[in-house]
Amino acid sequence: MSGSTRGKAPQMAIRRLSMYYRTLAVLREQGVESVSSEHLSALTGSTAAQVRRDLAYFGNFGRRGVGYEVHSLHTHMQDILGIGEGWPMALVGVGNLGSALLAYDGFPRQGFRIVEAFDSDPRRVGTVILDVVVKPMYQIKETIQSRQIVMALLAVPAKAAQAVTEQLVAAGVRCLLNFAPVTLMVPSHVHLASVDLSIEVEYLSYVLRESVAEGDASEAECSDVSTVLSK
Amino acid sequence: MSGSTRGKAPQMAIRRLSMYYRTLAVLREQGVESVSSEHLSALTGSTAAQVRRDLAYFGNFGRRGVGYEVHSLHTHMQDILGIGEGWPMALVGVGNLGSALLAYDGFPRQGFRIVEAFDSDPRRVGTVILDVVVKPMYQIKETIQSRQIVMALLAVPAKAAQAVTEQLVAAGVRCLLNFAPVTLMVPSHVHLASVDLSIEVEYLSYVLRESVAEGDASEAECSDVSTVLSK
DNA sequence: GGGAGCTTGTGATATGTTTCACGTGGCAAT
DNA sequence: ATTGCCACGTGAAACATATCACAAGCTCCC
Repeated sequence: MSGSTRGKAPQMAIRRLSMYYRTLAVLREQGVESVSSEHLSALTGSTAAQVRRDLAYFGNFGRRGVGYEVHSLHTHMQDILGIGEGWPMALVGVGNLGSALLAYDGFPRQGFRIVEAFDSDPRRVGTVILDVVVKPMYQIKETIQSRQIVMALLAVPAKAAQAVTEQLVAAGVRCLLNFAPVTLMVPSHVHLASVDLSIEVEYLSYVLRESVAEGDASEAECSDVSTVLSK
Repeated sequence: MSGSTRGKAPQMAIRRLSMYYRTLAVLREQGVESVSSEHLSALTGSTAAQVRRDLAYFGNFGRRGVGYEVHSLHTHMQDILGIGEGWPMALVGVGNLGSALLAYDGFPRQGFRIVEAFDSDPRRVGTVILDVVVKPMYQIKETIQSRQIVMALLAVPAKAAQAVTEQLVAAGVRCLLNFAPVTLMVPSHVHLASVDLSIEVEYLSYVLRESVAEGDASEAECSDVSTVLSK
């Protein structure tokens, strides 16, 4: 019962934890047993100080003068992020993107699994994709409640997104990952994250335009790290 | 030459601009001619003050006492974000996700178009998806240079991502949107954004776990807006 | 056991972003 | 004109986040 829980971690810190977690998995596979904040920062495009601060939000996982024990830290991150709880997920919208999500191997590898899929198109209902049977929309509530699903992925057209969201919320879903390019309204007890491809592309378009406008004298081949998460 | 360019806009402000831009498109279609910061904030899950501040980074687009003229503001946002330049994009990796990106209608609707696609799998090379012929990897440099492509989407497996990135950078690409769950190293003159599904899901997993752990006394049905962009 | 060398954890500091609050300009109606 | 109201733009305050710098703790070796 050490007195940790120092203040709340910034949202961005949580996202960086995911990167640390993934990097630790790689190190573990490579047989690396110990890692320093310096080393971990180099691998994730962060800074050593930031790594230490991020980890310190949740506890004292390292040993001074030594570093962090890879296996132990990996396990701690897993606990913190709630990975391994094996949250079952539902997918709504089995179009191009939805199908890609069903096939995405990153989810099962991290302990998340899409166990139910729904679509409004009668031609898709009944088809089976990687062991998942596509069900009609009207079965959402019953299925989600009986299987106690709390997370859902939303891959429907923008126009349908809000209506489907309300169905999912009514069915008891607590977390939503939205891929439709719209602003969703959800009750405050429902958590929402959005992946918006247009926003990402437009952001790049902006910085491109800006960098072209400003003096474009950079030719140095300096290898540097930059991610949407860093800085 | 009005004296705007007040300081630099935060990265998040740019991303919110995309949301304003999209919302304005909807308002324009609906025939709405004027919009207030209050109204726009309600539609995008922001606050009125934030909308005003975000817009003020780039100029004085509104009229006091009145609000913003929808059509004019929409056009300004388009210019700021560099939409309409018709940046041609290249896609590398035509698997499940890559195919979904090719079919994603949000890109052409915003003026971005995938004009070239590459894959290392001989079985996919030569296939045609929505008018785009899948080319082999060794043609990346030649094709990108001759077509002067500056933006690329990376939808390859994590293991191949860094190597492909280096090919793209060598070919002259200036912007990269990465979908592989890895930290990429790029020269500092190359702009990088990442869409990482694992991070998003793990973030939700974290907040879910946290909200379950803490007093879960929220039952109020208050409709509230929350997005990854707000707050 | 004690000193050298390393790396964490964390106050203090600096930087960046959001929110507040109000002056300014604009419209409409009397 | 004048009055009343409205909504933007923005300095200043509040807040959040990242960085710095160093004391504390660990290991090794003599």
